[in-house]
Amino acid sequence: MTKPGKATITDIAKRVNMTTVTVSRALNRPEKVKKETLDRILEVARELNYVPNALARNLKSRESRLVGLITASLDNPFYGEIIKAISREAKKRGYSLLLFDTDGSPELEERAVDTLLSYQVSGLILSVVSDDNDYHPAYLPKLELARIPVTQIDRKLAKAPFPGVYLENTESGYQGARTLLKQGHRHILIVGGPEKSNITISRLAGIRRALDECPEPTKLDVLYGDYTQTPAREAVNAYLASGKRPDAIFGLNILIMLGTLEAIRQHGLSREDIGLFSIDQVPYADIFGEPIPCITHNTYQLGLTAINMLLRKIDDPGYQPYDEIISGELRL
Amino acid sequence: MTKPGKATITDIAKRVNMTTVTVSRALNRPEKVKKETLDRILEVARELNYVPNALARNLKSRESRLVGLITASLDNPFYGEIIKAISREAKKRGYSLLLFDTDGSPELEERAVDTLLSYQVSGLILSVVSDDNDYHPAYLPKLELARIPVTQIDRKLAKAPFPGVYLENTESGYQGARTLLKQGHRHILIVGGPEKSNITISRLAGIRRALDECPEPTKLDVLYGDYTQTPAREAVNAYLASGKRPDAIFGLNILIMLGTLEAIRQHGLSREDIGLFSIDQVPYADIFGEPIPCITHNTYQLGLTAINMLLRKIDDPGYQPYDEIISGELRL
DNA sequence: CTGTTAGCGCATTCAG
DNA sequence: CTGAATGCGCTAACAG
Repeated sequence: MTKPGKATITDIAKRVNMTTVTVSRALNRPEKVKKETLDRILEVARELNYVPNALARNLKSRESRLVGLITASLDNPFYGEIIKAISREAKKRGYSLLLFDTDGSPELEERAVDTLLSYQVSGLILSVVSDDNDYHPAYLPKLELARIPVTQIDRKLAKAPFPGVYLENTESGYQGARTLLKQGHRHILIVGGPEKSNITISRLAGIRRALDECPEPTKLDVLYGDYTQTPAREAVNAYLASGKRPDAIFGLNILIMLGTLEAIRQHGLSREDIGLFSIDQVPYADIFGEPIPCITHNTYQLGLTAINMLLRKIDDPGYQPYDEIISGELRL
Repeated sequence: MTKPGKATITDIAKRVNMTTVTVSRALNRPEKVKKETLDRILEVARELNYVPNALARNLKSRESRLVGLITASLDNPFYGEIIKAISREAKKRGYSLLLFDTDGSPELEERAVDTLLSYQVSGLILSVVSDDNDYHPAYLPKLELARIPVTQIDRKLAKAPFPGVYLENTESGYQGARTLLKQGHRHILIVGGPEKSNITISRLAGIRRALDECPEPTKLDVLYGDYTQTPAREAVNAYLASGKRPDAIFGLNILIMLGTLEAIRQHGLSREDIGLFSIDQVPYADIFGEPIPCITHNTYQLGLTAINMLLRKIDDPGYQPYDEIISGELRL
């Protein structure tokens, strides 16, 4: 009955003995078409299982109703709510989501940007593989020239002109360290991300400030990693294997804290032996009756802020967004 | 320097005094263009920050290099690895991912299908909001007529002609129940999904078979829900509040088990008081030293199988995929 | 209310 | 090796 390929407005036009223009009108501005014609066209459209071709429409209108999302790892629990928020809000506003997981690879990140640009995305949310000061992705000039709205998330590119939504890192470090000090811990092990990551640097700065304020002598050890679980576990394992025993361990993100917990277990240490603190809440810890003191962030809000910033800038190119900071909340 | 809009092959053509045809060739079949011309074109292309317009290209070629993914909830941990696998493999094969979260809403699911069709996706991976026998989405005929490859995941549509990758549900139920019986539990509470969900029905069938095989008298209670955490928690809470005390609780998926754990805690019950079993592994349980016996599935493999099935069918329309079953593994 | 013309950016004939 | 012509599906002007 139906043609092999998909039906186009041309097919409909033929069937109703009209031109494509009228069909197009009927579909987009129903009020500008005579009722009978309209009905007839809609009827045939449904008969033919007509689905508008977004590619053609977008080619013409020069906007794709597509939003790109680039993230360094889809399965990082930190991003769960963020993606959910972005997806929901984008959909609500008529945008679809083109998703890229760079797996932490700068090459894939570059390819993702290229691909997104080629699809003429209306805007792009970017959480970059690295926030080191010396990470200068080659695609940056290209992205700027593309003149499409870009919103960064969590990790801030050293010198990119794009606004973003970030966490309150220094303060979180400060609060975390204070909490541990207040609990009486004096020898603290920090397990962080890359040494040159600005997030890690900021959090450490906050931590150091808290220690400086402490009247008693304190000791700080720092382990660097890459914000993922396995390296964190291995680093802590090695540290503990060397016989060192801090009073407390402060993991700078969820995955790091998970790796840390693994290491602690492997060394037969219990939660009573060692204080813990993490930035962002380890999922389900409460459910297992092992709540870990932490700074939580409303990540859904973060995602929402980012997508709203982006969509607003898409709607109004004159809008000049500024960075937004999501502040954390101490959770003991 | 550069024009406001993005550069097109026409811009490049003008700059090098050639036609778009040659430019297009240079970009796609470099070997069919004189070396000098080629170099010149590539040089100008880079100067102009040229990015091919995928919309135009795809409109012409009638294929989008886009794969759609529809899932009922992005933040369900069960889907984490699945999405990762799909994303990775798709990217590797030159496809990009258009992602939709239906939030459990049939309406959003229908809209997602429409949108995906309009973007001329090359194929579509579908995890439907409901696998009840009487869920017959209105979009089904449309989707069939679209003649694009579709692969289902986890939840199987009652009568849709699309192949899929599913879990071994009856067997998992059987193994789970046997495990609990072997541990001496005789009064078992099942917390499942919707009463009419085929997955729940199959798992229950396996469970009942195990109980039937038990020589001693057993008791089975069943609570239905919707595969998410809150309803599960509330159902179990109400159940426990009524004073009933099963020997063990068998949660039919991760979120259900999490809700169950919450309820147990709220009632001051400990892990010693009650046996537990879940289908799919509750994330991080081991890390918290509270491993929960379960049937695990290699969900990465599931995702990989699904995307490979899809891509193969895209490449070879003659290929007739059959359903694949991912079997579980008992983990005590 | 409906049609004509034209073009979005690209790539595929078919000639030269 | 390069170009002229054509059309993918859709829609904005501008008629009529």
